[in-house]
Amino acid sequence: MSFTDNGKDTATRILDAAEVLFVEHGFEATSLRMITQRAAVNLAAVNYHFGSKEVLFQGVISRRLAPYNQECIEELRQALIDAPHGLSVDSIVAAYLRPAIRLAKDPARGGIIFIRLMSRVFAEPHDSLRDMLPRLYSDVLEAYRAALVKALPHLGSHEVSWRLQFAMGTIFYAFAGNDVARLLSQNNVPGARDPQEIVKHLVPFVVAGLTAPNRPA
Amino acid sequence: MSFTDNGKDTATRILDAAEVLFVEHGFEATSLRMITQRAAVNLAAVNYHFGSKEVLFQGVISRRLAPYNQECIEELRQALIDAPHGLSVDSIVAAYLRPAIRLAKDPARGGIIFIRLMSRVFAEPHDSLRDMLPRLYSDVLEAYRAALVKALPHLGSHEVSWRLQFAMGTIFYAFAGNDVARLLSQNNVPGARDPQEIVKHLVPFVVAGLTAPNRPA
DNA sequence: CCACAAATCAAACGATTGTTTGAAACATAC
DNA sequence: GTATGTTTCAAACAATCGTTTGATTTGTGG
Repeated sequence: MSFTDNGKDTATRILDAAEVLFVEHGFEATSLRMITQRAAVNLAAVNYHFGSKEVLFQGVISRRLAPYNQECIEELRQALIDAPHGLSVDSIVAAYLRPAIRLAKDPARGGIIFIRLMSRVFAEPHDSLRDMLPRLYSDVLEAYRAALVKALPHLGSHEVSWRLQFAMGTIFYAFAGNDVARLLSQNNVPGARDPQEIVKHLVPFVVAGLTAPNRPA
Repeated sequence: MSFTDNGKDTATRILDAAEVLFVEHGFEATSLRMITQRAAVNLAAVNYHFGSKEVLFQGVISRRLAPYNQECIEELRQALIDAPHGLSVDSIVAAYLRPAIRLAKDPARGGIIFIRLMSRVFAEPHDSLRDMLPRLYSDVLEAYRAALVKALPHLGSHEVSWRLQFAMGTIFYAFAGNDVARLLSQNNVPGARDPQEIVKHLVPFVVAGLTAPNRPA
């Protein structure tokens, strides 16, 4: 466990390299040789420290996701303290996105790269994560769902679930960085990759969607 | 070109099998041997008929996408004939989703499987499609963007682009079938996989997002 | 029937994959 | 210094990948 080369040990260097490459090429298209080369470690180090490529992938996710989800729950808890009689939809969405902005600005915790990875994993959960993700995510989803049910009492429980699903999709997709906008011939939207800029336009959209009338004409 | 085994020739059988497998496992994780086995054709048939795995992938996409996009444009054109003075946001969203519902109900054109593939390709465009997708999609996006700009005159052009991007993301994500809802411990939402049911809840959400006030408090 | 092109087939190609091996290098404790 | 356990390393492992080959079968037109 001595810090030889860099300031980081071998396992961490592997995690860092894998994080970037997984988000760039996906799980299958990223080889262990690409990872170990970028991390400047021996090829066998992956299987020595993690056991397999799949476990490495789970390690990349869980290293960041568990603390991040905890932060999301804490953010909502704090907001509820200040407003014990229930939060507005606006406050709920803002609370959910605040940790994302903080994380995006903090390269030490993965920054925008991990957010992109998270979005992609969520949009296309790999087999090796199908059992892990629900366990990691269910607490956060349930907390925010409960807050939304309180904020939208005129909607049925099922309808809130529908809209929460849509809202999550919108948010993940917006952060995934795949740029539907780039397909538009005209107008390169300025700041399309800046998380803070994304959130500025995203919040009104999501809030309006969540608070839409129950059955429009 | 004689129809030997089934009612379909070899190239079509390969396309059908690849379509299902690509949606199920992704591009990299789907081997040619899986495809040819499912299609009940010889392994070499893929390279004989298509040239390479990448070209096959492009073939799977373009076979369905080009006619579908044409249908989306035609749907908007028809709606504009009935309302030459401009469409409501509601009508625009409905027009865009109508071809998707028709396609989802038509297994002969790929049905829900192809819609899922389309959503995933859009969320995570493979390298071999990065040049193809913009060309196939730009016409549709530009047509609907123009309609939205007319329907939302109080918004700037950039803001419309932002919201169109969010709306596309919401729609694709909703159809991708990855079920954020399944992560929720409570309440299995009924009909979560039925396209018609999805659209019923999706339209109000997207319309509200698109028509949100410019700068909420 | 024959000639010619199209399509199918089993088999093998070289390359790359994740993983394992066993020795060498390192660290720590006595 | 010696012993012990941990980590690194070059090399090889079997398996699978996409692709190619060359012979064989099939279909078509004269």
